[in-house]
Amino acid sequence: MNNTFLIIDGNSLINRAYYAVQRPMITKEGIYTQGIYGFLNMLQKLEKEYEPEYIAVTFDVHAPTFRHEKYSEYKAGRKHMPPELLMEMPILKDVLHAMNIKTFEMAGWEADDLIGTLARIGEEKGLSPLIVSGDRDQLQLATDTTKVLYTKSGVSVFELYDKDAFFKKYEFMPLQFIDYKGIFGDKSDNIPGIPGIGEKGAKELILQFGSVEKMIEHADKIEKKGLRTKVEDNADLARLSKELATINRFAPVEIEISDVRRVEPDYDRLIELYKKLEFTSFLRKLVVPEKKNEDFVSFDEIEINPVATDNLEYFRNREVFIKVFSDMNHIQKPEITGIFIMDSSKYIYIENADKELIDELSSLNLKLFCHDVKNNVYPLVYYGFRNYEVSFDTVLASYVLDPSKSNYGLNELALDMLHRSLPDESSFIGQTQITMFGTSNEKYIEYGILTGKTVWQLSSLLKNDIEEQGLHKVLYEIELPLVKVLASMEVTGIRIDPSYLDEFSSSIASRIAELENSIWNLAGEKFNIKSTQQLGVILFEKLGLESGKKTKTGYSTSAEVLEKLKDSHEIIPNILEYRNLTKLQSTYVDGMKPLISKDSRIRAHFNQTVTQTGRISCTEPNLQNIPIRQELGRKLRNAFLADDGYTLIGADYSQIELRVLAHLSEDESLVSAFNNGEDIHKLTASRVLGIPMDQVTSLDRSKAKAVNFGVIYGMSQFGLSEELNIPRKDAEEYIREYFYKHPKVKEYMDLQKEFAKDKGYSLTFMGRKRTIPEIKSSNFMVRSLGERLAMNSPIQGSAADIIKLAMIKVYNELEKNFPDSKLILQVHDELIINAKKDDREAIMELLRRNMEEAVSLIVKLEVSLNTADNWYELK
DNA sequence: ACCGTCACG
DNA sequence: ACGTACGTGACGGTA
Repeated sequence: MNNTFLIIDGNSLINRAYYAVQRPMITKEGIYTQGIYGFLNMLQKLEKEYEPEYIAVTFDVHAPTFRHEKYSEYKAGRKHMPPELLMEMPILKDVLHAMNIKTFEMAGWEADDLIGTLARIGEEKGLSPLIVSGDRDQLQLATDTTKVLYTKSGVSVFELYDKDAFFKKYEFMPLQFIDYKGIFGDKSDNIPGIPGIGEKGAKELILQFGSVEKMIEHADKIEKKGLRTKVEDNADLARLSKELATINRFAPVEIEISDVRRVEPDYDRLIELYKKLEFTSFLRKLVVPEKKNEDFVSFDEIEINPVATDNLEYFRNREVFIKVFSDMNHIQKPEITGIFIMDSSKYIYIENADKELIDELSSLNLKLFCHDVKNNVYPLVYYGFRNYEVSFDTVLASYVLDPSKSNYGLNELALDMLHRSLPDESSFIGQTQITMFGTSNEKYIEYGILTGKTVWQLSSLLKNDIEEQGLHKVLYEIELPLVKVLASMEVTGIRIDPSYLDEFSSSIASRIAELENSIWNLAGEKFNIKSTQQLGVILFEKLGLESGKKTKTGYSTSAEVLEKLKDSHEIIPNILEYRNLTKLQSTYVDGMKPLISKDSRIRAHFNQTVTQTGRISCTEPNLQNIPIRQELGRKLRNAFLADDGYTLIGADYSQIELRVLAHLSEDESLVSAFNNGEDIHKLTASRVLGIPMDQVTSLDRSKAKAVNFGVIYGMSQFGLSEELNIPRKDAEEYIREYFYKHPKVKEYMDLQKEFAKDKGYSLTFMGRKRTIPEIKSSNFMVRSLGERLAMNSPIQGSAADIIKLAMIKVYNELEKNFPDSKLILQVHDELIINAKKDDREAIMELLRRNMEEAVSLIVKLEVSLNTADNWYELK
């Protein structure tokens, strides 16, 4: 039987914890958490190490009250906490209470006294008290049964003292520690002691007399004269000091042993607190026993009792959970280990997924749901899987519910919604993968069933949330049908000419070397040009150029700054060109080459759960930022080819975001401009600058273009003045004029801000949400950002909705009528198709129709089309 | 892991 | 008075 009674000095431990955690921890809501975090870490270590059966935590009452009021002046200096930490105290107590750990605090009594009293009571009840504190005072409490764990420094260095250990170190008894302090004092505790007597002298006196009282009584026996007079002169001070140092073991604490017995936490409350405090690591460790959680329907109670089947036909037309075990490789051919399929009563595990089997799967007309359908079906689609529907996806549901999350893992979701932890896939399966008879399927099946049931449960909760939050259309009309489109785009990939990349690379390599040398020559020394730090020193210290903007870490060397210095030193244009070329080299040549498959194709990832606004993002490589604005970089597009017998067709929306703005704001002048096919930037120039249409210069037009961008981004005078390099007042004038001429736009923007401020989120016209906590911030900068987000997100997001709807339509019609021609890229407002040459005209018509008619707005949508054999020529 | 920079819409 | 335009991803350098 382990009788350990852990008594924690709460104030002391949280203080230690607070200073041990190096960087400040603060939640989204602005709650400081580092003290609590460190405290809980220590608590967990202690629980693991000592497995205490009883736990109590003591605290000082915050309003300073002392056991002896008249001595309070001596104690006034201690226990100061920074306000951030002070604010953590009540939360820590909440957490402890959620853990069902009893805390003790009492006005008029210090934590020391409570600890002493608890230890005494513990001993009397036959327990083995273990006091944890960073305060040496507590060492006096060590006895034969009571031990003191002194946290020496930080959160991990402990010293354990019982009576013997104490004696070994100090050569006197723990209780004599108070006599020692009576003489030596304790500066950190404002206990004076006897002035002029140090550690050695105090120890000597204790060893000679045993106590302060006896020392005073027999002061004449002190041999050293100096020491004797000090004792004689300060007898009262010594008595007082001893009293101050003495821990009272008889505070009026009433406890029953059952109060402090370790019991299970209040899981709901604890989970709620951990979430609020953003303690994901603790949340992860917290595994709720199934029966304890009322919200949680135990797996065993669910009406699925999956039975294996060897008959694939059983699943025809059914809605099934699918889990594909594969390496998810986009560069080499994906390898499929196995496919797990399950409905509410039966499952099948397919080990040898050959071509024939994939064809059979295709014929079944399955309606799939799982956690991340796209990644699961990718390998199947790669080997020819077709003809399926996506009925639900827990990742996508979570994303539309809250696009701000960075992680949509099944485990995170299960923890968050079911308060349940899942085993990690690789460790679950990895251990027993190989048996003496070969590969075992059991673990895959077991894991399939486990994740299937989890997804099943999550789905029902998520579906509720989706309906409640008005996200039905976004999920079921956009994101779910889009999965097939993206999976197909990823599998199809785009053909690359690697030799073109090589030629491009060698064509700029010598120039890079030349520039490097010339920069070093002009600088007068070799240095790393790519280091902004070193470059800053060279330019602004050694060469004495005028530093413009600064960054957090030093001088800014951005192109914007360098551009202004272009004429002041020959080195600058060299650096700009060097930057330009090395960017192309490292990102677009060196970065791209390892991502090319053996069949000369690149298969990027089109991510559906990354952006806050609803856009798609693209990685490995990012094909959405291939250079186009400068000629040299644009040449890289020559490496992207149509297949033999095919042609690329590019279809891009013209001014989609401004058209969306026109639709949403219903501003008459914008609407009529678009519906009459006018040049919107030119028109804006004319209206804002007050120039007749036929006198608008190209400079005027480009200014107006910046104003139009500004409107979409949530216009600020500063942003516009920076963009146009004009004084802020001029920018302000443009903005005022714009809103004066477009009152409905002004009205719309104000409404968006109000809405977001009121509801905490913004909406696209399909009902897609983006939460905007920034808009309620008390910080001006953050709040302003929030306002710009409130104005921009509905526009960017609605445009994203539209092109996604168009993609679905285009995909479906292509699949039906031109199955060999494929959608291969999306770049926010444009689609690129690898189209069979013979079907070029028909597909162009298909694209225009589906894109322009993707949705019905009060303004026309216009699409421009181009075709070419490579991406460069597609202009 | 974070910053600065720069490529795209 | 605050000190920035909106949304992404990849790279190299730095701590």
